[in-house]
Amino acid sequence: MASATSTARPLITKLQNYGPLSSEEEQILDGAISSVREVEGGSDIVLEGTSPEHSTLLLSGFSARYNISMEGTRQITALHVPGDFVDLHCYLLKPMDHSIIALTTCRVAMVPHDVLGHIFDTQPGLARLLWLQTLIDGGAHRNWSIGLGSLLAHQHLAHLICEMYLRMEQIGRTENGSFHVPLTQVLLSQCLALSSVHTNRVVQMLRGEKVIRWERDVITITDWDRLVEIGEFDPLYLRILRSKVVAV
Amino acid sequence: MASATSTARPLITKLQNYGPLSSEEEQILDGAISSVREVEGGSDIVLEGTSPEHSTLLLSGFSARYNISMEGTRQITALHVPGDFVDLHCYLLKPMDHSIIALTTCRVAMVPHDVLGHIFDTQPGLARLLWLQTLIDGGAHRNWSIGLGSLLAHQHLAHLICEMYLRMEQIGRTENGSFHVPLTQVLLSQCLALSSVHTNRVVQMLRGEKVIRWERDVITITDWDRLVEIGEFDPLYLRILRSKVVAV
DNA sequence: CGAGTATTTGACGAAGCTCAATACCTGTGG
DNA sequence: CCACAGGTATTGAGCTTCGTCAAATACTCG
Repeated sequence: MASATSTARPLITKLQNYGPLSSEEEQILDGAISSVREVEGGSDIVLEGTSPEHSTLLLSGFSARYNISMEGTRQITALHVPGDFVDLHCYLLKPMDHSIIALTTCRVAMVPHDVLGHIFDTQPGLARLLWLQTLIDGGAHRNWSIGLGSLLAHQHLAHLICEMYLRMEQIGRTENGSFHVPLTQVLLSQCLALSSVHTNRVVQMLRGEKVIRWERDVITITDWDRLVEIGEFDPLYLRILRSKVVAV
Repeated sequence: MASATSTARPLITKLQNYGPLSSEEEQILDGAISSVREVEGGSDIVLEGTSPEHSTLLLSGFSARYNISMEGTRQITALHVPGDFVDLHCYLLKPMDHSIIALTTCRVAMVPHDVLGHIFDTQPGLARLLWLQTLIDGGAHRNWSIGLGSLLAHQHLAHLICEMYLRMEQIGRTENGSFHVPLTQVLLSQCLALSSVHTNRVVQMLRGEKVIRWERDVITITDWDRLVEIGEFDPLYLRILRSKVVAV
């Protein structure tokens, strides 16, 4: 099957979690990609203030949404894994009110907005699935606020690790409770809105409690139940339908 | 014109900010409402964990999205003003991962999900405008995270007041820099993720700086420029196209 | 090996929380 | 009309979490 090796495969696989796709729909998604480019880690995929004429699908690598405050500090508001349509919202929402940075080398696919418009007008099934993705993003954002607002630093870290684990599991990137994280402690501190010093201390706290191991860029969860408890983690907002770890 | 007094008027007015509506589209929106009910202040409009068969349009009054943490504290993640489609996302995102409470007595209109589905399949123009509303919500959520993460308490309060002022202005509910707020300091503290004691202190800080007055349930902004500066407020994320106060 | 980056540690300071008490405000019943 | 109850706002004092500054240690890659 040609579609098994299609460029849009990471997105198709993700969408199929939420509804069946006809092979015609798969072809349409695949045909929607105008080009693929590589972005090196550390550089921006989309810049605040710009009005792109295409949306960006993350094929491989990791990226983050962020804003820079007046004092120059960076607040990350979301992390993205392969299969995420990182700026689908900018189809209707221009100019961008935040930037997206590649955390590692990323392969990204561009989908022109006029093609999205055509899909939207003629393919209500696909349109619904795409809308759903942005709604799930919205839920993730609400949850991000909850973490920032009502969890202590070590709880928030535990929560974030739970979230990343499930999202990595969904795309088949976990192995025996461990997964690859592309985050330095500085970037992590920009997710959690902590100083990097305090971030280091809460990482060590979870290590000391023997809940996680974190070596190099690999996190291993050694006590899932306790991690969930510490982070007050409820996976509903991720809308992941199949998981080995959680019953949904 | 009958449509001038239609039930869906607050929504229609809002949508017209983002694109023209044909009179047929207006009629469709109006006809989408299956019933109108009144919810008394303090009670929930939608409850976490439920899977409503309709979405709720706020016709009058104020409401808030919130989650309750394990310790029982409430984190508010968004405020809603008349014209907001408070749970449009639950058309595709069930069950609800948060609740919505009426802050004051609210008149709300119910729009059945099967009607939304029909609109979505047959009215791409309307569908796009509705999608856009959920995308704007998403941007508001990102901004809420930024406020929680990277602003000091008094800055965050200033930011929230700026936001509410512009949203109230958009629906014609401001007068000489003042507007009605349905928030007690306890509720405000649940927006800002502060204790009510500290919330009181930052309210007094802004009063002391003569940037705002806040008497009973009326806020008067006496120094807009300084309030914007303190809150590091950039209104782009609200996607308000006309305002007397800000140039967009 | 050396330079640059990431992590770790300590000491001290600031922002915000908790507890507790007091004042205020509004509606209710006697 | 007054007393009272229940919520709301305000204030003070001591404490916790987290931030800042500064330095030291590890790790990575050429």
